Amino acid sequence: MRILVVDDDAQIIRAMRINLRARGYDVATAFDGASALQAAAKSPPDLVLLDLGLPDMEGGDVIEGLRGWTQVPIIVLSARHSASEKVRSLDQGADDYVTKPFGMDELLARIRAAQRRSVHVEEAPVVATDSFTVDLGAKRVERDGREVRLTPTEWHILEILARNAGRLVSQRRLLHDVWGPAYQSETNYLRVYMAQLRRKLEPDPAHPRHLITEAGMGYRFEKSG
Amino acid sequence: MRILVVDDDAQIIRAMRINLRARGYDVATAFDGASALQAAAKSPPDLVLLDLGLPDMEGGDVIEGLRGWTQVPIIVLSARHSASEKVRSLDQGADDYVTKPFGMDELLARIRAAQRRSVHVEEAPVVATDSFTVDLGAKRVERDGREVRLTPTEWHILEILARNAGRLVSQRRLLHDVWGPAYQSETNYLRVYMAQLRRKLEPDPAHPRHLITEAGMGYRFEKSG
DNA sequence: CCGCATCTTAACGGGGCCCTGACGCCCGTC
DNA sequence: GACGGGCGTCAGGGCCCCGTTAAGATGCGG
Repeated sequence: MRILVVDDDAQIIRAMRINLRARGYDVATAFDGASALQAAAKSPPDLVLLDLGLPDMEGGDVIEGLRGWTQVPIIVLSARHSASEKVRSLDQGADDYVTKPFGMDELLARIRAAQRRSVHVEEAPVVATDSFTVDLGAKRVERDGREVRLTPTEWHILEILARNAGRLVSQRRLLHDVWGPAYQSETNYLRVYMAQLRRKLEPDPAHPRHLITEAGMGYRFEKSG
Repeated sequence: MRILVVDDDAQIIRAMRINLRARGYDVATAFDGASALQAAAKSPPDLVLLDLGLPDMEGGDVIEGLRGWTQVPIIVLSARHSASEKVRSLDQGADDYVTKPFGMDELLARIRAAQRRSVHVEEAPVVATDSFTVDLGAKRVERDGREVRLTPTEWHILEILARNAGRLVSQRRLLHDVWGPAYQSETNYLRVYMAQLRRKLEPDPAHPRHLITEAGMGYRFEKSG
C-alpha cells in the first residue's frame, strides 16, 4: 500500500512520513504539483494525500492531471475552510476533503475508508504467490489452475493472513477474529488449521514457503518465497 | 437516484427533502434506525444520509446493519466533532463523515463524490454454462434449447447467483435479498430451493456442477464446471 | 367453492467440519 | 544429556449443516 504525500511544507511531509510509515504504509513524497504528477506516473500510488497550497500550480490542476488517467483515491488536505473550495475539489474528482488542522486518527480512518472503497471498485482483490492464488472477492483459492476447497475456518484464517500479506499477524489476533474474544489462548487450534492450510496449499507442507510461522509470535503470509 | 435520509429531526428532514428534490434526487426518509433498515431493505437506496443521534439505536449499529448486505454509500451527519466518533463510524463502514453545521453545497458535493465512486461495471445480461443459459434481461432460462419454467422465488435466487457468477454468495445475502431482512437465519428455505433449481437445471442433480454449495459459507454459480 | 401452482414447515439420514487429546520433533536452557 | 516449551501431525468422535422428501398452508384464477 503506497501513499503519495504532496505538500510544500517539509515539516508536514516529515510528520506524515513518520505517522504513515508507523502504520505500515509505504510513503512517497512530492513538494510541488509537477513532481507529484511525475512521481505518480512513474510508480502509481494506491492513494494520494494532496495539499492545495502548492507553489507551482493550482491544486485543482493536480487533481485533473491525475484524474486524466487514474482512479486512485485522492484526499485533499487544506487550510481553506471555504465551502466553494471544497465543492470545487470534490467535483474535480477528489474523494475527500479534510481541513487543517486535523487529527491524525481521523485522517487514518479516512484513508482506510477511501482504500476500502477503491478495493471494491477495482473488484479484484487477488493475492497471488508462485504456487497458489487467493481471490478475496470471490472467496476462492486456486492452485495449479484447479480450485482448492477450503472449510469456513480455513478460509477465515487464510483471508486474514492474505489481507495482511508480508506482515506478522499475532496468534491473539487470529484467535480473536476467527473464534471470538474468549479464545485468545487456544493456540493449538491454530496449529491444527495452519497444518491443514499448508497441506492444501504448500508445494512441500513440511517446509512452508508462504505460510510462515514466527515462533512465539504469530504467522505471516509471504507472497514470494 | 434515490437517497435515504435518516434523521429524527423533522425540521432537518424537511430541509433535506426540499434541497435534494430540487437537485433531482428521489428522497426517502426515516426517523429512527429500525425504520431506516426496514426502508433500505424494502427498496434499496443509492445513497444513505445518516444522522448519528437516533432515538432507538446507536448509529454504529445502523451502519453495520446496512453493511451486512449492501455496499451502498453511507454519509454520516453528526453534531459530534470528536475524532474517536469519526474514526469509529468510518471504520464501521461509513464512506464519509460530515459535522453539523454544514453547508448544503458541500454536502451536495460530497454526495456527488460518493456517488461517482460507487458506479460499478455492468455485467453481461446473459450467463451461459455447458448445460443451460440464463438470460437476465429477458428473465428466461433455456436448457437443451427448451425453456425451463421457474417459479418467482427460484428465479430470484438464480438471478442473484448468476449476477455474481464465480463468486461466493453468502446465505445471509441470499436470504436477505429474496425473503427480506427478517429471514436471515431460515437456511432451510435455501436448501429446498437450491434442490429444486438443481433438479430443473443440473444434468445430474445429485452431483451439481454449476450450483455449488460451500458448506457453512454460501453458494456459488459456476459457469464452466 | 374448487383445483392448481407455489410457498412454508418439519423430519430424517448422512457426510463433513470442528474440536480434542496424545504423541513426536526441534530448540533452547541448565 | 535431561528437561520443557512451542510447534506439527494424526485420528477419532460428536455435532452441525446440508440434501431430500412430503405433507400442510397459502394464494390465485376459474
